[in-house]
Amino acid sequence: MPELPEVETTVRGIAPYLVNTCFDFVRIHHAGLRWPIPSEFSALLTGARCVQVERRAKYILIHTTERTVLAHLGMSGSFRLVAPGTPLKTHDHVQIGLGELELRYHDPRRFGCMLWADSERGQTLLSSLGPEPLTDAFDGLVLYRGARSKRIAVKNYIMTNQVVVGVGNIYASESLFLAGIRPTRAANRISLARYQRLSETIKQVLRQSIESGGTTLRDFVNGQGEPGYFQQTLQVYGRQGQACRVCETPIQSQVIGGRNSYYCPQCQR
DNA sequence: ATGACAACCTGTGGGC
DNA sequence: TGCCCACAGGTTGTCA
Repeated sequence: MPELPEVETTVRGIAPYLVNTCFDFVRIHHAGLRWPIPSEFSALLTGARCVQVERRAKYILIHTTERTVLAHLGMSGSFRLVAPGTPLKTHDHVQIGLGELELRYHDPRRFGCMLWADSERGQTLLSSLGPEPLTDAFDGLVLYRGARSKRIAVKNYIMTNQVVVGVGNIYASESLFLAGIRPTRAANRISLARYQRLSETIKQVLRQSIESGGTTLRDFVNGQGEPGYFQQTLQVYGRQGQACRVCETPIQSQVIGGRNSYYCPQCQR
């Protein structure tokens, strides 16, 4: 489900309702996620006041007066704000009381996680992350320099979190299309100039998607349960066999690194 | 160090 | 309708 724009949309959606609000109760219904939710989670967060909510890569950091929570949405996770008394749904793992509202963490596939940010696991996860794509710390030179010894396909390269965070399967295909680079091209066979272009299209695609409220595939919803609208703007993702929006050549799909990838064989070299 | 790939799960959609 | 299979937005860990 979520790539960086969806996580950002979620953070923006829930932050105004969390910050400066106390957690009246914290209930764990299913601790089983990628790693178990810590057993003392409920006890330590109950009564805490939320201080700040922020995103780092695809992680959501919920800072409170007691501890900081590190959450990830995996492939199918979501946070929803609902009215108290709303019936629980299957796969609602966590319920947090916010007075007039309730925050619920829902994750059918359980690839997500909720951990203490300062735990050993949490620190390991955060410390291995590359630069944020929407900051000046990320540019074409970062991509070019990091690629010198990498023979992997450029699509896999830009999806590597140590290189740059937040470029998932959809936006990898989209940004490579806009940069005119074939996703199978070896990472170390791309010029600095082309990487500069690619870093720009990555920023462009992520920014535009955030502005549109994220991409809706199947069931993505933001904190208010609303879908995103970026899907209407997708150039290649999921469009195999359909005409390229630029040159009308049929879009091709190919599995690269185990993930389906989409490109225009005419526009991308 | 690099890279390929299995693994973790459930839900959904397509084909028959 | 119903069944079975393929596949899905992510990331880690293992092995060659």
